[in-house]
Amino acid sequence: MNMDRGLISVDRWADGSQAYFLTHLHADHTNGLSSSWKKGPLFCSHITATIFPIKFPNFNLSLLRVLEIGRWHSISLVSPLTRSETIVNVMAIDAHHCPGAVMFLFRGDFGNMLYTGDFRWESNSERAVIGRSMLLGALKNDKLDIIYMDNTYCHPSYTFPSREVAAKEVVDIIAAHPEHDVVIAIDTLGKEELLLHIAKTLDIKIWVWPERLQIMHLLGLNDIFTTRTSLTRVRAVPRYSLSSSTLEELNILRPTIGIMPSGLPWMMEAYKGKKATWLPQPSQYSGSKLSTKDGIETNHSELNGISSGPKRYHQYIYSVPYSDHSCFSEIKEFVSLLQPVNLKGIVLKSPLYIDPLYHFGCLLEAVQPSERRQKFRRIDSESGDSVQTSTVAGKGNSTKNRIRRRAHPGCLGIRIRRVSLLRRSQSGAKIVETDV
DNA sequence: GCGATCAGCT
DNA sequence: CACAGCTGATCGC
Repeated sequence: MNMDRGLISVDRWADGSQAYFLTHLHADHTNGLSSSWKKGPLFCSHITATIFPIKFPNFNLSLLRVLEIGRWHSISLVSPLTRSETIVNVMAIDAHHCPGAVMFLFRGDFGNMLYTGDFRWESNSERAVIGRSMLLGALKNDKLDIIYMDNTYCHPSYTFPSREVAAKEVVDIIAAHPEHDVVIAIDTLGKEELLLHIAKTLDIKIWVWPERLQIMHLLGLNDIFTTRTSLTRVRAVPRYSLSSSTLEELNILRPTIGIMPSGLPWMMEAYKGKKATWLPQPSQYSGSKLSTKDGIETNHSELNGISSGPKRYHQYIYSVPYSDHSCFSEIKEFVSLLQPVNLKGIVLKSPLYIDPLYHFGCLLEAVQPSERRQKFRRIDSESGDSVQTSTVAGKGNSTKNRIRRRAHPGCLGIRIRRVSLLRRSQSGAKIVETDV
């Protein structure tokens, strides 16, 4: 521990680093950050800096450093090893996740490192094309030593269409219920483009709660959203407030449907078995043909995917596969494009969690394992478990270890069973130099 | 009273 | 189980 003095932290807010980086303002990336936090300079995108005071009132804004997207920035730090000045170069790149979300590409004595944060890689969207050329242009012919990657849906069973296609499905559902009120579940940040598409296509305003309207205004969205319910039949509501019971109560007053836009299906309550009356039923929308980026017509509802087309899980609730995270094929495309020397997931807990190396090890740059750079180590909080070894005292089991060691065969399409692993301690990374 | 952590819920 | 939260309880300072 005392040998390792920190250089930089990404989405981690503990002591010991000289520069801190925030990918985006979702709560699972700001654990440990607070209004009184002042451990060092905090680098983020312009949009994140704009919204920041809403999330952390009274924060000392002089700590914020805005990184222009697509431009290299030089940061002078002190090398923990030589105690002399060392330069870290960083570029922020649009992550297409939620407003302000960026990836960070780092360049330093430690090599080239990409920390994606949460991201969606829709290769056919214009923004993704820009991001792709930005990444490749920044790397030139250099190799990427490591990617810390959003592995939320890093399993072949996660298939869903582009957000553009999913947004059309939402519009279809609303248009098919012309006499209904509609409530759409959203979080404090994200899915704005879905709401804009609905508003534009159906020529209606959308109600949001007052705090959310403030965020919309900070994002420059001033005309579409309202806090007056009388102006529209479509309301965006906090996700935790949309449930079977709230929909049943709303339907006493007016006919109302709920829409859950998510890469995961809306079936939490079904799992809990509270009520048996809402077995998943194919709706009139579930058989729609969806076009993949390969141009192949795929009926998503027939794939074994957990999330395919829209589904009605409840008398009043539709689940639509609108996701701000990449699906499995997009993650695969991303890794194939960049072919890093090493690859680690940043989400440690998920029902289908598997080390990304299991699926993508064969896509990495061919380097002998002994040559793999050991400069990067991810230190996972006080529990002391690192992603590399993933040994957790008292929690280890042979299944986990066997699967983890057999990283490469996954590329052959071998199915492995579900493994629940670590608790999600956090999802950030701390970079230390540990050269011998 | 404040921050951190956790349980429970959606 | 979960996407990304919210609320409330508890503990230490």
